[in-house]
Amino acid sequence: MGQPDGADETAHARVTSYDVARLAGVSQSAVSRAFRDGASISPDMRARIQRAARELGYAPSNIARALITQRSRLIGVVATRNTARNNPDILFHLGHQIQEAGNRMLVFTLPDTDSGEGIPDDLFAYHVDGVIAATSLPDEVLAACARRRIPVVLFNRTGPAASVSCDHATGMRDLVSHLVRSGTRTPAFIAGPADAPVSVERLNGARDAFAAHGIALDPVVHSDYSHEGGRAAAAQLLAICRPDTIVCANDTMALGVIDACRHELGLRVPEDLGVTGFDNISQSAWPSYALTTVAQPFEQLTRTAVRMLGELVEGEAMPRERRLMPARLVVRESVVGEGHSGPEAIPAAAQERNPP
Amino acid sequence: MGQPDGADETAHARVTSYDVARLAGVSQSAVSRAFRDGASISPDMRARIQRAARELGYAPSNIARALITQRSRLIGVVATRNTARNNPDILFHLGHQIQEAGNRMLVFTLPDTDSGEGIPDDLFAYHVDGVIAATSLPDEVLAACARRRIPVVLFNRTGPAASVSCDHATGMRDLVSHLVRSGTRTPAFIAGPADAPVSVERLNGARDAFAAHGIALDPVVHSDYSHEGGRAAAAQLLAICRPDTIVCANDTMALGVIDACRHELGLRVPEDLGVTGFDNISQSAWPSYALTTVAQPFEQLTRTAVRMLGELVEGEAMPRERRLMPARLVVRESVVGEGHSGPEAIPAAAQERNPP
DNA sequence: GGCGATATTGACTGCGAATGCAAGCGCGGC
DNA sequence: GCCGCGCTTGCATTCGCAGTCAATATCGCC
Repeated sequence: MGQPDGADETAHARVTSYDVARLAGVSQSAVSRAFRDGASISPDMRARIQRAARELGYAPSNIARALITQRSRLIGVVATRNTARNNPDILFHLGHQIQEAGNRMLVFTLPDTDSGEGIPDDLFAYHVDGVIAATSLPDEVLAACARRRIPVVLFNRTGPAASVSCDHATGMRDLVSHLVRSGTRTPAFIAGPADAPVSVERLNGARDAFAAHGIALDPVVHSDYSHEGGRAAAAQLLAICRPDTIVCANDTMALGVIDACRHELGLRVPEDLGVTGFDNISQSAWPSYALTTVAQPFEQLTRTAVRMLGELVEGEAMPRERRLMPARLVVRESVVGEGHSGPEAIPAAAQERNPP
Repeated sequence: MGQPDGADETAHARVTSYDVARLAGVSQSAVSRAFRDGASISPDMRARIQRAARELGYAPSNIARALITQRSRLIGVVATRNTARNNPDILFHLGHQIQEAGNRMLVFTLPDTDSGEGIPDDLFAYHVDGVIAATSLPDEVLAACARRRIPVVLFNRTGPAASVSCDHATGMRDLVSHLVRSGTRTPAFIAGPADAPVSVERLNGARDAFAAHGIALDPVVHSDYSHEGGRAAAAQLLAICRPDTIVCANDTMALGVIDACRHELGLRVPEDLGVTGFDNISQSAWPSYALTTVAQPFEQLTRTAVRMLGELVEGEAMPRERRLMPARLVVRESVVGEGHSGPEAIPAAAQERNPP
């Protein structure tokens, strides 16, 4: 321990490659090469340098490295609060998988109202190698990224950039098929915010799927993706009509609907009213709800997004590729089963593999 | 691509301060000063430069800036999956407040099993100005940060570093007082993982508080903070004894306990058995559960952590300051009320300000 | 034993911005 | 009218590392 060295240098600001070089008796270039895979360096020199580096606690600076290589190994992830709330796993999975690829996740959180205009400057300031957008980015922002050659992958939305999405429409179709087989004839819909692309896809998917069966989806009310929003929408909706099933644009609202029915409106679910969601959040599996829903393959989605972005950074992928990942119907007990009624419906496993 | 080079330079890799300087007819230093508050520069020169910068879409590089100023404006946040799952708002709030202070959040996600040994090198590689640890970091990691003069704020745990925590023990004491007043005499406890500091604090807090009333907390079983874990622990526990109240170390397990009671064990909550949680997650307020719990002031906690870290970075705060923020009892209907019984217990507002 | 080929190594420059220093400028006071 | 002061501005240097180029060491082969 201690630096007997020249004067009293105990508080050296930062250990640099020069420090390691001096200790190991080699040049700075050698130290640099010792930390770069595939660099031209002999095994024993590398070993010697790494021993010295360990002694000093040296780690190469990604900042300096970024400056010279033009690769920061930083991935910008843009998300709103809703992203974090609606499925906390998304951020975790993204972070984890970005790390596995040897990069780091730089999070840009937007208030739900902010459109993200101010984002790009910050993105550029940190030289992010790529961006994953889990919220809608204005086209100008995407254009600015394109101009800077910063690849962008949109997550669960489309736009003038590559994207990875869950196939909400097909998922909705599977769900609707199940509902129609189970007897649904007068469905209503509780959508998310009118400007949320995911909600729009799910709504259109449901409307089209019901239409294919000659059934109208009506009424459609908009809410805000929250439990309280679902509760309020249910109260509003059930005050004016009596659908046999309420299809919700996400699970959280569906759970709110169920709570409203049971605790405020005196309706039984599923006997008096079927309720479905979308997302398969963990709460939906809880026995108090047993929500029939559609699962997004989050891990697969995030993994694909990260991989695709990596390929774009390396210049290996098409810049506008659109990937759709299949959703999966999860049948539980919040709608009456086919030809059955009540909670003892067909077990989930028997349903999940049905062709549409 | 092809580099027509020479003439056609539309695709300049990156806009630098030199480009702006050339366009504005000034020196690079001037450009630098135009983007630094308080720098010595005349108003009209700054205006001219900013006009040129806007024209070119220039933003100063934080990477280069970090190299010379030794300030990256990056805050490392270390979290596990549990952090993300148990309260998704933590990450969002942290990110948001870090941004408000003009910094960015660099997320280090650990698998729940990883102890974080590999973290420090990455932390140093990115020159983070400070670290917020929402998971337990090994002492060697903290020591390594201290050696590098990287301030660390521990979130909801203590250790050889500054910390911001919720006062779990006092919160538990308030909860226990409420329980005892409500008639609890034979409480049991479902703890989190035995090595989770937060769980230990809550367990000890509960045990001490009951002991002060001459009541033994027994049995105590350990689980994993999950809904399923709570369900299983309840089944296990109720197979061997019949407590009048089950106190859980977090809300998620408490909700699992309630579901187990109602859907598997044929017990009514709160009539046959009281159940309490800790955290006040959003689901606890849902009418299906109406969980009596203790709220952590998350926004306040994260705000304090970010502020304290900022002060440490600026050298203004004490390096080992420990801040405790008060928890707040939230009385709902998962335990029978004082002198009452059943769901029509005393409204929450009447309870929340009682002295212990 | 000599030659070229190959593998290592070191000196040096530059990534993009910040900043100490000195020069330039305008202005007031004598 | 000249000197000096304060405000701006430009020059040159620096942060830590990667990669280019040239120099040297090592080796195989004839």
